[in-house]
Amino acid sequence: MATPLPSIVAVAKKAGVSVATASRVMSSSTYPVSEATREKVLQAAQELHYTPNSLARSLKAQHSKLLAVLVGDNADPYFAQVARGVEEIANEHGYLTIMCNTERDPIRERTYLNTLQDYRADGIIITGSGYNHTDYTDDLNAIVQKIQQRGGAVVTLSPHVIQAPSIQTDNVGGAREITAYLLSLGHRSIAFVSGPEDVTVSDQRQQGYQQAMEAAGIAIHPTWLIQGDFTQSGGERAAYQLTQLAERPSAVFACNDETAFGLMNGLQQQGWRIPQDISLCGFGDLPMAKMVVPSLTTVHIALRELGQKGAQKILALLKEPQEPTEEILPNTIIKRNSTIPFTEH
Amino acid sequence: MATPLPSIVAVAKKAGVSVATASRVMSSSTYPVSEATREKVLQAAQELHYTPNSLARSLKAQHSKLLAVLVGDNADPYFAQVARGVEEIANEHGYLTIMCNTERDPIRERTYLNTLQDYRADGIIITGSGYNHTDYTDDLNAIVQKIQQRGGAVVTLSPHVIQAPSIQTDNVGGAREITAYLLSLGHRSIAFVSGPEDVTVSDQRQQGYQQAMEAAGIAIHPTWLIQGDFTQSGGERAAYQLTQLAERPSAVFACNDETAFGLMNGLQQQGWRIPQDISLCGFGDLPMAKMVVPSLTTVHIALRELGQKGAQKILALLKEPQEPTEEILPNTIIKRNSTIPFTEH
DNA sequence: TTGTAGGCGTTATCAT
DNA sequence: ATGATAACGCCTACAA
Repeated sequence: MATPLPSIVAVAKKAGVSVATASRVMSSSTYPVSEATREKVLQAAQELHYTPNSLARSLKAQHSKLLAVLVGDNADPYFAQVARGVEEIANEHGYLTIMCNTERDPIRERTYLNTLQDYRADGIIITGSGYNHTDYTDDLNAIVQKIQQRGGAVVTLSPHVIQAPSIQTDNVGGAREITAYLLSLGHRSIAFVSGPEDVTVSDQRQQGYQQAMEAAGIAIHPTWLIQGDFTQSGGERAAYQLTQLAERPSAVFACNDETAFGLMNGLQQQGWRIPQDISLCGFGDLPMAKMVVPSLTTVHIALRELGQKGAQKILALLKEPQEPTEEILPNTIIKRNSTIPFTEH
Repeated sequence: MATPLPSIVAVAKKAGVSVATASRVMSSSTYPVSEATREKVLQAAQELHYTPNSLARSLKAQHSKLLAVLVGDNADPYFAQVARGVEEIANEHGYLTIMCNTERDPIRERTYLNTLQDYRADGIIITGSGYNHTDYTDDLNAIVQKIQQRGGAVVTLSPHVIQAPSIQTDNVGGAREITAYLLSLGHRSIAFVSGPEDVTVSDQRQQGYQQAMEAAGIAIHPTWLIQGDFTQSGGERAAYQLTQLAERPSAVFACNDETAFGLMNGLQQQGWRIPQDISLCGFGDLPMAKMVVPSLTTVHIALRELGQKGAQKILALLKEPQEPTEEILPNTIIKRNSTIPFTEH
């Protein structure tokens, strides 16, 4: 049933040459081979439907041409875009892309990292930020170090306990700017809905929010800080909390778009009109952001580009290892219809 | 700089045993090894931070534990969900998932299939339907055959020129049902916006639409058939065409949700109200479908489950090859607010 | 229970 | 220009 593929030995035999010669023409090495023999080998390979075995090649060459991307969930539009960018560059350069869903679980991250090490993946891109602190910090860094030692490259695309070269969007800056935008519209009571506790990106965006508020000389009322979890249902729960407040804020800043969508749904179901009753903005600018009604004011992140840059960084690292660097990419505020100037009512 | 990882030889040496013994304990084979030596080996492996080389293991074992999923675009929510299901099952069973974006281009499909063959991928799941006919049909089937011959498994999750076991959602039936639903609401002039020309899923859904119309004894006016391309912007162009018609249909059925979203945008921008001026429905039930305003009536496909079933099928095929089968999964109509009963006006 | 040796498919080194 | 051979890291008959 399962008939094994012909090896280069078969090709050599059929062409009447040595395996060395056959290998030289098949691997398109620069080694000189006479035109006549080259033809013979090519011919034989053709007839045999020869397919080089990348596994064997990788074993010998000590690199796999395998590139992995660790994401929280590849079905989340945020990660999907990033992964797309990674695959694009990987494919252009003859690398295969392995997709790993970690669900932000450090244990799953560790398991995948180990497996990837087993497969001798040349590069690993980690996104889907981790927590500020976890019991697995040392574990994770140990395995990353081993990967780097054997010549593999690791890059993170979001703040993470893992110490590796990193490329990130400007979370603090973006949050600061969009908060400043709300302030410029006259809002002074601005709520913030965070992500899961201790998740680094959420914390960074909260910092930006706080910086802007502080700069405007506004004390943040404790009730303005609401916990979410990056999901729509988390946003809906936050909406409920908002509506229970004695004094309603005039604006809310959700730390990511999904949360904002949940807020939008939840608030509207409670009879609040957006933006008339409350202005709303998010962070990320998912494709959905311009489809919802009202369209969402948010911080645009060039997600696909982020993935591309990550992959390019890996490729560069593979060529010549360099000191860990951190690159911060700018982002831009997209003003849409979910925010309007503050009015008394 | 790049220091190679210790091999099993190093472990054996350190433990003072033969490589065979070391291998036996590391590969957790059933072969009997005394408890004492097992300990020694484990100890040595631990100290050396030994990591088995999956590449070498795969080469020897003649299977890679690599599973690939070919999609049109992993950032498309439709494919993203399917891929998620695949990765889930793959991971559970110790397989790694390779993500391949084909952009529905047969040439890219072919290239990826070849590369995957080179890597001796154990299983390949193809989704992102192909065209009804392409110059590459033979090419594609030839390589698929080779993959199967060497023991690899291939499964398609949408109609495709590639001949392989297949699991699909009921495109014809779903389209027939949702069209029947529109008819039951009293609509008689129903437009259909297709996907790209010659793409099989689109054709199947059009068939379902035609069947329902025929069963209702309604002749389809040529102007009701509008060409789209599965994208939002295609939907917007279709919207423009619709508004140019002398007699406006009272309902439109878009062959996928993305197209429906585009129609929604486009029509609303032309001042048409949905569903008052025209009822609208889609196919797929993407997460966005319930977020847009009005929420979209559509055919729900269990996308993630489709991916899971595809992966499970691969696993089954790997255990024991069987004759190509075609499994059709049912889907259900989700009635939301983008459709209302027909009224004169 | 343990060890020896050959082979999985390539490529690179060293001869010829 | 071509060929023989070792080696990449692992597993598994086959022996002991």
